[in-house]
Amino acid sequence: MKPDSVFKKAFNRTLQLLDEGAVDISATSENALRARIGVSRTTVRKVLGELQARGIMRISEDGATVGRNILKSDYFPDLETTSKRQHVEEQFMEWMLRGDTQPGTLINELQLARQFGVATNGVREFLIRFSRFGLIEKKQNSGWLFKGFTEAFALELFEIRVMFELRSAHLFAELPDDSPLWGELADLKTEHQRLLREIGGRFHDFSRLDNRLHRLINRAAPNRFIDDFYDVITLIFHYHYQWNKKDELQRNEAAIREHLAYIDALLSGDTHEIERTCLRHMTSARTTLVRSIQVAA
Amino acid sequence: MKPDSVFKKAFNRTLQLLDEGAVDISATSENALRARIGVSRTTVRKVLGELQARGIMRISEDGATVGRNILKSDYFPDLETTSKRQHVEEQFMEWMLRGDTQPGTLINELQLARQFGVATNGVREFLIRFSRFGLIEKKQNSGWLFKGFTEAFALELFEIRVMFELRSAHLFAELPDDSPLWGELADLKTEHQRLLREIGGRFHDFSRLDNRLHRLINRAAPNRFIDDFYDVITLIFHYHYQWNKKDELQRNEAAIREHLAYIDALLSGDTHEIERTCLRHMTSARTTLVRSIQVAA
DNA sequence: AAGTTGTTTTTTATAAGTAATATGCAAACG
DNA sequence: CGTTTGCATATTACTTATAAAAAACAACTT
Repeated sequence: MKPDSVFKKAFNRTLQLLDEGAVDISATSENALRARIGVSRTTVRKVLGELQARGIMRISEDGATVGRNILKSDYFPDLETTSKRQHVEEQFMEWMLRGDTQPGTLINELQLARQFGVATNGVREFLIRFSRFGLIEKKQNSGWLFKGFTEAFALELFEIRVMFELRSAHLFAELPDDSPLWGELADLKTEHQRLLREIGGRFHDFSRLDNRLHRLINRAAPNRFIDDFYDVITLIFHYHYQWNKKDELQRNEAAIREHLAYIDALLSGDTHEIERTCLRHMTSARTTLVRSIQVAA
Repeated sequence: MKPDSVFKKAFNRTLQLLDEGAVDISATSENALRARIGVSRTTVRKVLGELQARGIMRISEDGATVGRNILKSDYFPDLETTSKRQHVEEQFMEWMLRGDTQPGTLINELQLARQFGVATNGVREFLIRFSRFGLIEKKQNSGWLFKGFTEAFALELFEIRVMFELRSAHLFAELPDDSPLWGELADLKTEHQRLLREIGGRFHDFSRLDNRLHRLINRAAPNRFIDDFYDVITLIFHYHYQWNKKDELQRNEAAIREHLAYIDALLSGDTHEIERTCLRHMTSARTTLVRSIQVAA
């Protein structure tokens, strides 16, 4: 059976839009709402049906009207609005990075499936998807080998990352003056500066900015393999930093400054300076990752 | 139900070993045979059981003896000795590269499953595995988009390949004199020279040599992401060249000469020359791939 | 005509089930 | 005692089944 997490998420999103006054229930067609939420009309209709059933929306001859105010309890819990796939990912990452799973451990699909409360199929699909991250390896007609979230992994990851980043940075510098990416880079600079000023309160926002900067640089000359590789980085950082809170404020503040130097170098077009600032940022990012692995071990 | 392709392959392999006289049935333990074939003892026992049932092997008080000669008809057909997974891969590659599947085509799991004679799950697992090749892309809660085996794909592939190859070649040149890889490189040179002399008869053997050379070079400084990327190259070339026979002899001969120049450069340690010969080989490989894509289109 | 809604058909995301294979344990053998 | 075999159990590689969601079709509005 397929879960109805898509519906529940769409339902919550619709409630939110209604609550914010962003959509007018009497003047919004199914199709418009569909486009807004990014879901099929079938699901939109199910949402509208539920809204009526709960009395939040009422249909009369003149069309739809608001039935009653939206309560907090109308929202489905977050857990029910995400797919099994997402749950498997989160639980696996937790099992791998936070549990004391040792390098060399054999991964058992059946056992993980029971542990995570899903069918073996879901675990298997996840592992196949996850295998490209270089942390696990399939054994023929047997399970998977966990190679370990080790220093070697971090070093290999960064060797590639540095190659790709330098390549993209150089290509970025060669963009024509009228490229819209320059404007985006300038905007990012401003956002970095603002975050630096407000660093105390919202230093968590850094990782989103980090992602945006590096993806912007990659966009100078798109290459699907580089993009895919960046997905690896994103996932690793997402989970790893989520659980590594040590010195987070200082680390992020330092990284923002490195970013700003890097951005300035890009804006200046000075090839040497670009390389220098890029490498400095890469090196410190690598050090941070390696150090946190060592601490965990 | 799980297919018994592992058993059938093991059975065929055992017949072959017996026929070659490589194993002595009366003096080989289950465990020794297991290690030899690379399969579990459970399967080995099934094989031995089948050998007895067919009268190929006989068990008496003194132990096992040969019952009768092995016939060609004793072997299981090849098709039954490979997993469904392998079949799906082959059929999908054929569908993608040989059929006139257009870029932008939406891939339908159900339809492919019916076409290939497997359950949808098998197709899905294959597609997940295949997605890292950069040719397809998942659409949320919908099918997969075939992005096309296009010139853009080939160029992006080769941009990365060149980066990785140059990196590995330089590191290879820096290997200490006593590294065993130097000997392997010298052996490969000899094999290239022999193949060049016998090129008329066995030019198909080139692709295996190609693979060995590049993987050897990567071994100078292993990086799992580079290895994984080389899997992409291997698969693409395997299928693409399997069906692109035009000028195959000339192409392979030229490539062998390029390899020899590249190997000599590596042996000489001349950094400039390494770069030059490496780039020349990469460029011509890229040209070949791009041209064959254009022909197909 | 173009957009809107109602209905039917197709496809996906997941679960459950099953024979083949791998793994683990114990008895028997040398 | 270390190796071989017999047997029981666990795990994998699949197939089949099903509700949710998407897509396609058709009728109905402006």
